[in-house]
Amino acid sequence: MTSPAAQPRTCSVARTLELVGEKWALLAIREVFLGNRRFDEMTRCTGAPRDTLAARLRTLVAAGILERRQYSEHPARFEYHLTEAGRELYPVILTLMRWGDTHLAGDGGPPLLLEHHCGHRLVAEVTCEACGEPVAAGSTRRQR
Amino acid sequence: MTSPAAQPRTCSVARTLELVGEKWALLAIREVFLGNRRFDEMTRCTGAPRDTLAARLRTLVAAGILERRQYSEHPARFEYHLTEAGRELYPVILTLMRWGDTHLAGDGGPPLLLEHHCGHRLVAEVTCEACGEPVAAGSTRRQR
DNA sequence: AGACTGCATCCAGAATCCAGACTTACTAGG
DNA sequence: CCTAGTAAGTCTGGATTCTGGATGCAGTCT
Repeated sequence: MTSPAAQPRTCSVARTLELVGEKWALLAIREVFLGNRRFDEMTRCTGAPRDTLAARLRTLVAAGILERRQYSEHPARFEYHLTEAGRELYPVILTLMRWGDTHLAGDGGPPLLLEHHCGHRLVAEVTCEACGEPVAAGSTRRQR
Repeated sequence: MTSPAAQPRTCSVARTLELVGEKWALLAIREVFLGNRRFDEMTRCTGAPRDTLAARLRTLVAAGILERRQYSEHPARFEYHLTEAGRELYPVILTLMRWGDTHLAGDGGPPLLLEHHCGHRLVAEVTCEACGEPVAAGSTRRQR
Protein backbone atom coordinates (compact mmCIF):
# COMPACT_ATOMS: atom_id res chain seq x y z
CA MET A 1 0.00 0.00 0.00
CA THR A 2 2.05 2.85 -1.14
CA SER A 3 0.45 6.25 -1.47
CA PRO A 4 -2.58 6.72 -3.71
CA ALA A 5 -1.73 6.11 -7.33
CA ALA A 6 -0.28 9.52 -8.13
CA GLN A 7 -0.54 8.66 -11.75
CA PRO A 8 1.11 10.94 -14.27
CA ARG A 9 -0.87 13.96 -15.32
CA THR A 10 -3.08 13.37 -18.32
CA CYS A 11 -2.48 16.32 -20.48
CA SER A 12 -2.82 17.27 -24.10
CA VAL A 13 0.87 18.00 -24.31
CA ALA A 14 1.73 14.48 -23.22
CA ARG A 15 -0.83 12.91 -25.52
CA THR A 16 0.34 14.91 -28.48
CA LEU A 17 3.95 14.06 -27.81
CA GLU A 18 3.09 10.40 -27.75
CA LEU A 19 2.22 10.76 -31.40
CA VAL A 20 4.69 13.29 -32.71
CA GLY A 21 7.35 13.30 -30.01
CA GLU A 22 9.33 10.37 -31.25
CA LYS A 23 12.58 11.09 -32.92
CA TRP A 24 12.25 12.22 -36.56
CA ALA A 25 8.46 12.42 -36.52
CA LEU A 26 8.27 16.20 -36.59
CA LEU A 27 11.08 16.41 -39.10
CA ALA A 28 9.21 14.09 -41.41
CA ILE A 29 6.18 16.33 -41.03
CA ARG A 30 8.33 19.39 -41.71
CA GLU A 31 9.43 17.82 -44.98
CA VAL A 32 5.88 17.22 -46.07
CA PHE A 33 5.10 20.87 -45.30
CA LEU A 34 8.05 21.80 -47.48
CA GLY A 35 6.67 19.68 -50.29
CA ASN A 36 8.91 16.63 -50.03
CA ARG A 37 6.41 13.87 -49.94
CA ARG A 38 8.52 10.91 -50.97
CA PHE A 39 10.40 8.46 -48.87
CA ASP A 40 13.85 8.79 -50.37
CA GLU A 41 13.75 12.54 -50.37
CA MET A 42 12.75 12.55 -46.75
CA THR A 43 15.63 10.32 -45.76
CA ARG A 44 17.97 12.64 -47.62
CA CYS A 45 16.63 15.87 -46.15
CA THR A 46 16.18 14.71 -42.60
CA GLY A 47 19.12 12.36 -42.23
CA ALA A 48 16.90 9.82 -40.54
CA PRO A 49 17.76 6.14 -40.94
CA ARG A 50 15.49 4.59 -43.53
CA ASP A 51 14.23 2.07 -41.06
CA THR A 52 13.29 4.57 -38.44
CA LEU A 53 11.66 6.84 -40.97
CA ALA A 54 9.59 3.98 -42.32
CA ALA A 55 8.40 3.17 -38.81
CA ARG A 56 7.62 6.82 -38.07
CA LEU A 57 5.63 7.24 -41.26
CA ARG A 58 3.61 4.19 -40.37
CA THR A 59 2.67 5.55 -36.96
CA LEU A 60 1.88 8.98 -38.38
CA VAL A 61 -0.40 7.43 -40.96
CA ALA A 62 -2.04 5.31 -38.28
CA ALA A 63 -2.53 8.43 -36.17
CA GLY A 64 -4.31 10.18 -39.00
CA ILE A 65 -1.67 12.85 -39.41
CA LEU A 66 -0.39 11.70 -42.77
CA GLU A 67 -2.07 9.94 -45.62
CA ARG A 68 -0.29 7.47 -47.88
CA ARG A 69 -1.22 7.88 -51.52
CA GLN A 70 -0.14 5.74 -54.39
CA TYR A 71 1.19 7.78 -57.28
CA SER A 72 2.55 4.97 -59.42
CA GLU A 73 0.94 1.67 -60.23
CA HIS A 74 3.44 -0.81 -61.25
CA PRO A 75 6.44 -0.19 -59.33
CA ALA A 76 4.11 0.61 -56.49
CA ARG A 77 5.15 4.03 -55.27
CA PHE A 78 3.66 6.13 -52.54
CA GLU A 79 3.77 9.67 -51.30
CA TYR A 80 2.68 11.15 -48.04
CA HIS A 81 0.20 13.96 -47.70
CA LEU A 82 -0.95 15.86 -44.67
CA THR A 83 -4.46 15.30 -43.45
CA GLU A 84 -6.42 18.15 -41.96
CA ALA A 85 -5.13 17.13 -38.53
CA GLY A 86 -1.61 17.07 -39.90
CA ARG A 87 -1.96 20.52 -41.40
CA GLU A 88 -2.95 21.78 -37.99
CA LEU A 89 0.46 20.82 -36.69
CA TYR A 90 1.90 23.73 -38.64
CA PRO A 91 1.77 26.01 -35.58
CA VAL A 92 3.89 23.51 -33.67
CA ILE A 93 6.52 23.49 -36.41
CA LEU A 94 6.44 27.27 -36.60
CA THR A 95 6.93 27.83 -32.89
CA LEU A 96 9.80 25.35 -32.80
CA MET A 97 11.32 27.11 -35.76
CA ARG A 98 10.88 30.50 -34.20
CA TRP A 99 12.62 29.39 -31.02
CA GLY A 100 15.53 27.96 -32.98
CA ASP A 101 15.76 31.09 -35.09
CA THR A 102 15.98 33.17 -31.95
CA HIS A 103 18.27 31.03 -29.85
CA LEU A 104 20.27 28.81 -32.15
CA ALA A 105 20.76 30.72 -35.37
CA GLY A 106 24.44 30.93 -36.17
CA ASP A 107 26.26 33.71 -37.94
CA GLY A 108 24.26 33.38 -41.10
CA GLY A 109 20.97 33.97 -39.38
CA PRO A 110 18.06 31.56 -39.69
CA PRO A 111 18.75 28.92 -42.33
CA LEU A 112 15.24 28.97 -43.73
CA LEU A 113 13.04 32.02 -44.07
CA LEU A 114 9.32 31.93 -44.65
CA GLU A 115 7.17 34.65 -46.09
CA HIS A 116 3.61 35.17 -44.97
CA HIS A 117 1.09 35.95 -47.66
CA CYS A 118 0.87 39.46 -46.24
CA GLY A 119 4.29 39.99 -47.80
CA HIS A 120 6.40 40.17 -44.67
CA ARG A 121 8.90 37.66 -43.44
CA LEU A 122 6.99 35.37 -41.14
CA VAL A 123 7.77 35.68 -37.47
CA ALA A 124 5.40 33.38 -35.67
CA GLU A 125 3.74 34.67 -32.55
CA VAL A 126 1.31 32.93 -30.28
CA THR A 127 -1.71 34.98 -29.36
CA CYS A 128 -4.90 34.48 -27.41
CA GLU A 129 -7.69 33.74 -29.81
CA ALA A 130 -10.13 35.73 -27.70
CA CYS A 131 -8.30 39.01 -27.26
CA GLY A 132 -5.58 38.76 -29.88
CA GLU A 133 -2.83 39.72 -27.45
CA PRO A 134 0.47 37.82 -27.43
CA VAL A 135 0.70 35.13 -24.78
CA ALA A 136 3.72 35.23 -22.54
CA ALA A 137 4.83 32.76 -19.92
CA GLY A 138 3.41 34.69 -16.99
CA SER A 139 0.15 35.75 -18.54
CA THR A 140 -1.84 32.59 -17.98
CA ARG A 141 -3.09 30.61 -15.04
CA ARG A 142 -4.97 27.39 -14.57
CA GLN A 143 -8.68 27.69 -14.90
CA ARG A 144 -11.00 26.43 -12.16
CA MET B 1 31.99 9.53 -55.77
CA THR B 2 28.34 9.42 -55.19
CA SER B 3 26.29 12.52 -55.76
CA PRO B 4 27.20 15.74 -53.94
CA ALA B 5 26.88 15.36 -50.18
CA ALA B 6 23.12 15.76 -49.91
CA GLN B 7 23.53 16.39 -46.24
CA PRO B 8 20.44 16.79 -44.15
CA ARG B 9 18.80 20.17 -44.16
CA THR B 10 20.05 22.49 -41.45
CA CYS B 11 16.97 23.97 -40.01
CA SER B 12 15.87 25.61 -36.82
CA VAL B 13 13.27 22.95 -36.27
CA ALA B 14 15.92 20.25 -36.34
CA ARG B 15 18.26 22.19 -34.10
CA THR B 16 15.55 22.92 -31.59
CA LEU B 17 14.45 19.31 -31.53
CA GLU B 18 17.98 18.23 -30.79
CA LEU B 19 17.63 20.04 -27.49
CA VAL B 20 14.01 19.54 -26.53
CA GLY B 21 12.96 16.65 -28.77
CA GLU B 22 14.18 13.87 -26.56
CA LYS B 23 11.62 11.90 -24.69
CA TRP B 24 10.32 13.63 -21.53
CA ALA B 25 12.18 16.90 -22.14
CA LEU B 26 9.12 18.92 -23.04
CA LEU B 27 7.08 17.31 -20.29
CA ALA B 28 9.70 18.32 -17.76
CA ILE B 29 9.49 21.85 -19.10
CA ARG B 30 5.71 21.73 -18.91
CA GLU B 31 5.97 20.85 -15.25
CA VAL B 32 8.18 23.81 -14.56
CA PHE B 33 5.68 26.04 -16.30
CA LEU B 34 3.00 24.59 -14.04
CA GLY B 35 5.10 25.38 -11.01
CA ASN B 36 6.49 21.97 -10.20
CA ARG B 37 10.15 22.68 -9.90
CA ARG B 38 11.33 19.72 -7.89
CA PHE B 39 12.69 16.45 -9.04
CA ASP B 40 10.35 14.10 -7.26
CA GLU B 41 7.27 16.03 -8.18
CA MET B 42 8.34 15.97 -11.79
CA THR B 43 8.81 12.23 -11.79
CA ARG B 44 5.36 11.84 -10.28
CA CYS B 45 3.57 14.18 -12.66
CA THR B 46 5.30 13.11 -15.83
CA GLY B 47 5.74 9.41 -15.18
CA ALA B 48 9.31 9.59 -16.45
CA PRO B 49 11.85 7.19 -14.96
CA ARG B 50 14.05 8.96 -12.46
CA ASP B 51 17.20 8.21 -14.34
CA THR B 52 15.89 9.49 -17.60
CA LEU B 53 14.49 12.61 -16.01
CA ALA B 54 17.78 13.32 -14.29
CA ALA B 55 19.61 13.02 -17.61
CA ARG B 56 17.07 15.24 -19.34
CA LEU B 57 17.31 17.93 -16.69
CA ARG B 58 21.07 17.90 -17.06
CA THR B 59 20.93 18.47 -20.79
CA LEU B 60 18.28 21.18 -20.39
CA VAL B 61 20.42 22.97 -17.86
CA ALA B 62 23.44 22.62 -20.12
CA ALA B 63 21.41 24.03 -22.99
CA GLY B 64 20.51 27.08 -20.97
CA ILE B 65 16.81 26.30 -20.87
CA LEU B 66 16.60 25.51 -17.19
CA GLU B 67 18.56 26.79 -14.26
CA ARG B 68 19.31 24.69 -11.21
CA ARG B 69 18.94 26.60 -7.99
CA GLN B 70 19.73 25.40 -4.52
CA TYR B 71 16.91 26.00 -2.09
CA SER B 72 18.25 24.06 0.86
CA GLU B 73 21.75 24.04 2.26
CA HIS B 74 22.35 20.96 4.18
CA PRO B 75 20.52 18.27 2.57
CA ALA B 76 21.51 19.91 -0.68
CA ARG B 77 18.24 20.39 -2.52
CA PHE B 78 17.67 21.94 -5.87
CA GLU B 79 14.84 23.24 -7.91
CA TYR B 80 14.67 24.01 -11.57
CA HIS B 81 13.69 27.38 -12.95
CA LEU B 82 13.17 28.50 -16.50
CA THR B 83 15.69 30.83 -18.00
CA GLU B 84 14.57 33.50 -20.41
CA ALA B 85 15.22 31.06 -23.26
CA GLY B 86 13.19 28.46 -21.44
CA ARG B 87 10.29 30.80 -20.91
CA GLU B 88 10.25 31.40 -24.64
CA LEU B 89 9.42 27.75 -25.16
CA TYR B 90 5.95 28.47 -23.81
CA PRO B 91 4.54 28.93 -27.32
CA VAL B 92 5.75 25.47 -28.25
CA ILE B 93 3.99 23.93 -25.26
CA LEU B 94 0.85 25.91 -26.02
CA THR B 95 0.65 24.86 -29.65
CA LEU B 96 1.20 21.21 -28.72
CA MET B 97 -1.50 21.53 -26.10
CA ARG B 98 -3.88 23.20 -28.51
CA TRP B 99 -3.42 20.41 -31.03
CA GLY B 100 -4.04 17.77 -28.40
CA ASP B 101 -7.09 19.62 -27.11
CA THR B 102 -8.49 19.68 -30.62
CA HIS B 103 -7.64 16.21 -31.77
CA LEU B 104 -7.16 14.00 -28.76
CA ALA B 105 -9.47 15.32 -26.06
CA GLY B 106 -11.72 12.55 -24.88
CA ASP B 107 -15.25 12.84 -23.62
CA GLY B 108 -14.35 15.13 -20.75
CA GLY B 109 -12.86 17.74 -22.99
CA PRO B 110 -9.35 19.07 -22.51
CA PRO B 111 -7.88 17.86 -19.24
CA LEU B 112 -6.25 21.16 -18.38
CA LEU B 113 -7.66 24.58 -19.09
CA LEU B 114 -5.68 27.78 -19.03
CA GLU B 115 -7.00 31.26 -18.60
CA HIS B 116 -5.38 34.22 -20.30
CA HIS B 117 -5.07 37.38 -18.25
CA CYS B 118 -7.67 38.92 -20.50
CA GLY B 119 -10.16 36.73 -18.66
CA HIS B 120 -11.00 34.28 -21.43
CA ARG B 121 -10.06 30.66 -21.66
CA LEU B 122 -6.82 30.55 -23.56
CA VAL B 123 -6.99 29.15 -27.04
CA ALA B 124 -3.55 29.56 -28.53
CA GLU B 125 -3.32 30.79 -32.07
CA VAL B 126 -0.24 31.41 -34.16
CA THR B 127 -0.22 34.71 -35.95
CA CYS B 128 2.17 36.65 -38.15
CA GLU B 129 3.94 39.22 -36.05
CA ALA B 130 3.87 41.70 -38.90
CA CYS B 131 0.21 41.68 -39.87
CA GLY B 132 -1.39 39.94 -36.92
CA GLU B 133 -3.31 37.51 -39.11
CA PRO B 134 -3.48 33.82 -38.22
CA VAL B 135 -1.00 31.65 -40.06
CA ALA B 136 -2.37 28.59 -41.82
CA ALA B 137 -0.53 25.81 -43.58
CA GLY B 138 -0.98 27.22 -47.05
CA SER B 139 -0.37 30.86 -46.26
CA THR B 140 3.42 30.84 -46.30
CA ARG B 141 6.13 30.18 -48.82
CA ARG B 142 9.90 30.04 -48.74
CA GLN B 143 11.55 33.38 -49.00
CA ARG B 144 14.23 34.07 -51.62
C1' DA C 1 15.12 5.55 17.17
C1' DG C 2 12.60 4.28 13.22
C1' DA C 3 9.94 5.72 9.40
C1' DC C 4 9.69 8.74 5.82
C1' DT C 5 10.94 12.39 2.18
C1' DG C 6 13.82 14.29 -1.48
C1' DC C 7 17.51 13.76 -4.65
C1' DA C 8 20.52 11.16 -7.04
C1' DT C 9 23.17 7.10 -8.97
C1' DC C 10 24.00 2.09 -10.40
C1' DC C 11 22.63 -1.73 -12.80
C1' DA C 12 20.84 -5.25 -16.14
C1' DG C 13 17.48 -6.13 -19.37
C1' DA C 14 14.29 -4.22 -22.89
C1' DA C 15 13.32 -1.25 -26.42
C1' DT C 16 14.81 1.71 -29.89
C1' DC C 17 18.02 3.55 -33.19
C1' DC C 18 21.42 3.26 -36.57
C1' DA C 19 24.17 2.45 -41.10
C1' DG C 20 24.56 -0.02 -44.73
C1' DA C 21 23.44 -4.02 -47.62
C1' DC C 22 19.71 -6.13 -49.89
C1' DT C 23 15.09 -6.63 -52.55
C1' DT C 24 11.84 -5.74 -56.10
C1' DA C 25 10.24 -3.64 -60.10
C1' DC C 26 10.61 -0.58 -63.28
C1' DT C 27 13.19 3.10 -66.71
C1' DA C 28 17.17 4.89 -69.38
C1' DG C 29 21.45 4.43 -71.89
C1' DG C 30 24.62 2.03 -74.79
C1' DC D 1 20.70 -7.54 -74.08
C1' DC D 2 23.46 -5.69 -70.33
C1' DT D 3 24.42 -2.33 -67.02
C1' DA D 4 23.01 1.65 -64.12
C1' DG D 5 19.95 4.11 -61.72
C1' DT D 6 15.71 5.13 -58.99
C1' DA D 7 12.17 4.44 -55.58
C1' DA D 8 10.32 2.46 -51.51
C1' DG D 9 11.07 -0.07 -48.54
C1' DT D 10 12.98 -4.48 -45.53
C1' DC D 11 16.76 -7.04 -43.11
C1' DT D 12 20.62 -7.36 -40.16
C1' DG D 13 23.49 -6.99 -36.26
C1' DG D 14 25.56 -3.84 -33.37
C1' DA D 15 25.23 0.67 -30.66
C1' DT D 16 22.62 3.59 -27.95
C1' DT D 17 18.97 4.85 -24.97
C1' DC D 18 15.16 3.90 -21.82
C1' DT D 19 13.30 1.57 -18.10
C1' DG D 20 12.19 0.11 -13.45
C1' DG D 21 13.97 -1.51 -9.35
C1' DA D 22 17.62 -1.40 -5.72
C1' DT D 23 20.83 1.43 -3.19
C1' DG D 24 22.78 5.40 -0.84
C1' DC D 25 22.65 9.60 1.67
C1' DA D 26 21.08 13.40 4.40
C1' DG D 27 17.84 15.40 6.88
C1' DT D 28 12.59 15.68 9.08
C1' DC D 29 8.65 13.81 11.39
C1' DT D 30 6.62 11.08 15.21
